Amino acid sequence: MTVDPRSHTPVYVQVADILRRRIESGELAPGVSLPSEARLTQEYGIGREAVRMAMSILRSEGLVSTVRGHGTRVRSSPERQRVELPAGASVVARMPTGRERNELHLDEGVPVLEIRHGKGEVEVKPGDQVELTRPTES
Amino acid sequence: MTVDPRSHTPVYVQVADILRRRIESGELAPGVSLPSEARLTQEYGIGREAVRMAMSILRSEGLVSTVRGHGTRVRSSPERQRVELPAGASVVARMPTGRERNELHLDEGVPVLEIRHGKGEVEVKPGDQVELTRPTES
DNA sequence: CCCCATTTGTCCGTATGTATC
DNA sequence: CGATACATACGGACAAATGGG
Repeated sequence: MTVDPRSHTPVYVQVADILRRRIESGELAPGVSLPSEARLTQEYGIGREAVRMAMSILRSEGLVSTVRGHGTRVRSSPERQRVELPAGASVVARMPTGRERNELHLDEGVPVLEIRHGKGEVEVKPGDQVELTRPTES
Repeated sequence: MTVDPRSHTPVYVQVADILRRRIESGELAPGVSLPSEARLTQEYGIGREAVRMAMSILRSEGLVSTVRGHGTRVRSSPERQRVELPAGASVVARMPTGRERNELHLDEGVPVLEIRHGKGEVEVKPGDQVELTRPTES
């Protein structure tokens, strides 16, 4: 897999796509370190900026986690707690606001579930830790 | 609103925070273009890199959408279609895979709802266009 | 159609800070 | 301690896309 500088899609998006495929295919398994930024710039013949923006995309998708001084690793998907969606409620998925990310201690690239109860009451739950259920009626 | 280079919080985070507030307050309404990168570097007396990283944050939050040669606009949240979550099903929120982003034509920073029906059947819906409901039982 | 101003994309050089090993 | 690697931040330069005239 290689990068085409003349393509209409930005190089940093192409690099993110390539790495995403390598992760989703299992070639880069959870816990495995990605090549360093310097390595990737050489490997694909591109600049730092493109590599770093690609990493930024993958972090924003929750696929990888970067530790300063160490590198970037593939994240493993966490356990999910099953929570019942109350009758009369509805739910939407969206990205958290900055405030919500702090309060819920969310990593980058983790969406939230916004549960809307009856009368304007809204509850926000971390999207990577919750599975909402609607039980079969008894 | 201004930026403090000596703060512990990075300049680009500060810029993202400022722009996010201007968007959420309605000052920058959906469809409106943000100031250009050059404009923002002048306005806040910072480098272009910090500006671009701030934009990257806002894109990853689904707040804005950038087009090369044109600019960055505040995303308008489309109407959400109300869909009933079937009895016995469950749902999780996560970021889409690369394939899903293509097939569903999703922008950066848009999560998906993964609906798990009874026996391993899985359905994926764009998170910015759907509101899942559980009606009150009759 | 071309021309042009604007705007984002990309690369490079440089520098400093911080975290890991 | 040093070597490595990423984070932040500035500057310059050119390429490429957009949109208007």
